[in-house]
Amino acid sequence: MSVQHPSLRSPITAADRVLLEIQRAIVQGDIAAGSKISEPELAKRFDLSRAPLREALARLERCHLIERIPNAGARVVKLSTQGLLSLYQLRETLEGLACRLAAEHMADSEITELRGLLDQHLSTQRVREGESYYQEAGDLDFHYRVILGSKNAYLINILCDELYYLVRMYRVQLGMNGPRVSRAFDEHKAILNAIANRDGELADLLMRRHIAASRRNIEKQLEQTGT
Amino acid sequence: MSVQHPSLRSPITAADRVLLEIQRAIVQGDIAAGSKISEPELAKRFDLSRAPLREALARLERCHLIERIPNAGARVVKLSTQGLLSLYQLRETLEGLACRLAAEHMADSEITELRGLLDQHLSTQRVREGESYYQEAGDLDFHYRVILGSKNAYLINILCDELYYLVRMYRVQLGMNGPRVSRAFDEHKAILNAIANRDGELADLLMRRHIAASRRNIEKQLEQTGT
DNA sequence: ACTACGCTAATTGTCGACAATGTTGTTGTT
DNA sequence: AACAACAACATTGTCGACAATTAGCGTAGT
Repeated sequence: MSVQHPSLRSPITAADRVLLEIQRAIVQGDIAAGSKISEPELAKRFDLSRAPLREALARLERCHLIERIPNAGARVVKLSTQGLLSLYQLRETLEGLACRLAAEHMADSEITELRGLLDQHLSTQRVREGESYYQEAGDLDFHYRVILGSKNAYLINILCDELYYLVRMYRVQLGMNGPRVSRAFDEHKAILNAIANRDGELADLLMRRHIAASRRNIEKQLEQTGT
Repeated sequence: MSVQHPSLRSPITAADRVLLEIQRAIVQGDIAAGSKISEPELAKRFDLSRAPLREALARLERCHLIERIPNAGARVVKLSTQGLLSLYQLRETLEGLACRLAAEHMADSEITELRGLLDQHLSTQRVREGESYYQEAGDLDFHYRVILGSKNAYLINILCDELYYLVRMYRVQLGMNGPRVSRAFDEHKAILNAIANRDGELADLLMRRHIAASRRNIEKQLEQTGT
């Protein structure tokens, strides 16, 4: 059982490359949510055969970006309040577990690196006040490392491979930027401290709160935009 | 977002059929754990082309029964104490969450049905004392229904599609029968009561304990057999 | 006018062959 | 004898075409 998961291996095959492209296109909304996916059309658009394309579609289904019906075709997922709620319910629990395990299993060197990453985020934040891209990338990077620190291959796979892009899709398409930036950094700091103190229970709690807060923030923004 | 997940749809395509066959073969150990998988060989064995076979392999990778390396091939997963620990860590948390959600979202009719199922298990147990097959099927069926009761599509997908067969593989190949049968039924009953009382917190706790006990039971059996 | 049926067209599933990559056995050198 | 480079082989990745199924549409019937 390898801890190194598929997303980290550089794209080797044509299927890998087209997967990354379509993934990005869906997350960014270039391929509209809910729209039907035509295999021949995409094959022509990316200039390859349907074989690697279908391989890519299978993986897109795996990370919940598309839904396939046998003999009927594939559609890009539709975002919904219900779906977002389900997703964040899961993240709360799973990343909480990841934190607890990280507190137990992360090497001291990894913790040191993570602290360095946070410091870097803080200085970046000061300079790039309000620019959401850095915040998002930084936030995801922090979560990413904690998850990897759990050393649980299945957990890593679920969070980093299967749910990661869906989370990004919700964030991007709902236009997450908001004033939650600085508070999120503080929360990250607190989580890291709990991990460094090897206090798994606290780390779990703090992470669950952190994600719950993030969820409420998105929900608020969602009702502002209109249901 | 459909709550009905892929495993429940009847096998339509050739890829679906061969998927079920290979799945069963791997879970049962007919295809040895850790052994290399040859696409041409399997294609010949099941008398179909490599295209649907590769589709099936992609799904087998999704439920962690095989591991693929680009341009190198696929291997059946190797069972390990570490892997079992990781798997049950995850199940503890996830099925705990499923229980909590089930206590919130299950319809009264579903709860009534589930109670009927448990009664049926009890009478079956009295008749078929010690036969592990019924116990396993019944246990999985109970868990299955609770998970479906959570009404969280992502959670259902992960537990029923992605981890389900791996759990079965560990159980089957480690020869789970043991004297835990009657106790498991009592625990199921307690969990159901908590759900019926809409006490999500207790249901969560009881399910986590139930799975932890199951894990310890397997671990014990594992060291008896020899590491 | 609306529904039911059948047909056409497009899409998905499957196939066999070719190209590219890994693997293995051999050979030559140090 | 051990190691490295090479070559032959096997396996995986990709392609284009065909078969099977479905969706859309027009027509006929009530």
